[in-house]
Amino acid sequence: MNPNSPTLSFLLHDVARLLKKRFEQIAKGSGLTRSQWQVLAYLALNEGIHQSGLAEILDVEQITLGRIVDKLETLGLIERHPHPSDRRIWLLRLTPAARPKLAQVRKLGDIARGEALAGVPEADRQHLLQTLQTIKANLAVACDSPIAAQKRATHA
Amino acid sequence: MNPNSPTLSFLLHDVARLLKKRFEQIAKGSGLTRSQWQVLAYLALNEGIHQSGLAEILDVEQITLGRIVDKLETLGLIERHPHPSDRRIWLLRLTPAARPKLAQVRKLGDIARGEALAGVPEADRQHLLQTLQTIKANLAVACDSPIAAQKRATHA
DNA sequence: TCTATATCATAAGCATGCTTAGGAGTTTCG
DNA sequence: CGAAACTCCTAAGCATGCTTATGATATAGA
Repeated sequence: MNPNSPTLSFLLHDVARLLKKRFEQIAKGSGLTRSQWQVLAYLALNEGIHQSGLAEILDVEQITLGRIVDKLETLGLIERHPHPSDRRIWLLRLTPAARPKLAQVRKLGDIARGEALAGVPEADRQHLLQTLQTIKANLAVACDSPIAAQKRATHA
Repeated sequence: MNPNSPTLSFLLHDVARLLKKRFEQIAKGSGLTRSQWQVLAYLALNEGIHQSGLAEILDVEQITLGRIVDKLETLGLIERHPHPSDRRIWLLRLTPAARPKLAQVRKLGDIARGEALAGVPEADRQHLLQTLQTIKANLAVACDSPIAAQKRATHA
């Protein structure tokens, strides 16, 4: 019905994809991808966490995180330590090499974000952030729920 | 510097990913993924176009589109016709089966979008759409440009 | 003409996402 | 104690994205 309706999902997805593409063009020399950066950034805020916990924070599946951790481990940026009493668990820590790498990549991210947001006033950025947070919260709930009734579509 | 800065890229990406995940949970029975839906939808607006042209409209690489077209062709939703005078080119058309499928999937997309946007007022939705369009346009230009100087990051 | 360049499509290889499945280890409860 | 249920991690397979490279045509220019 709404002429804007069908395009929002496509638009959102396109923006995310292009932002990733641009970041990786810029950060190519760093050897880190956007996802690896995200894992590193969140781990820096939660050192010593185990994989399940970090996957929960990132809202991704364990296996998805596991593979990125594999990669970061071979890159020498993350270490897996055994849990003292639970042998199922790996505790994750940044290596010393990770901090400067993270700082470097953050700067490159700033560049990409600067390009993307050119001409978007500060107020709009705040607004965007807020709306996206609401949507993310909605989706986090929805993804753990059974499929909603058609009703949703009619009055949304 | 800005506390909101580093999270926007992550947030955007998370929202896109969760929206895709939720759509595919809902549309599982349809046999179409989000990307296949998008290709079908844009082809419906541009029947008879060739792959390069459609890839340009979608802002994706030719090879990316090519693989999705392969899939949609085996699903019986798209046909490739040879160009009358240029043997390099395939012209793309929807099959008769594609129209009803598209209508069905659009409804499922409405449901997912309804869930995602619950509690977001109409004005905010419009605003979101506008801001994202600006960002997408910025990124489309940026992705075709050489890496910008660091300056960008400082005054963005 | 005929050679250089450009365009269209595809191939190969990598990184993320997912779903589904399963192995190993813990915990709970009869 | 011992079996059932749960948790943590990993495996396998699929779908998209990308970069880089190649083969087949078409076109432009010397």
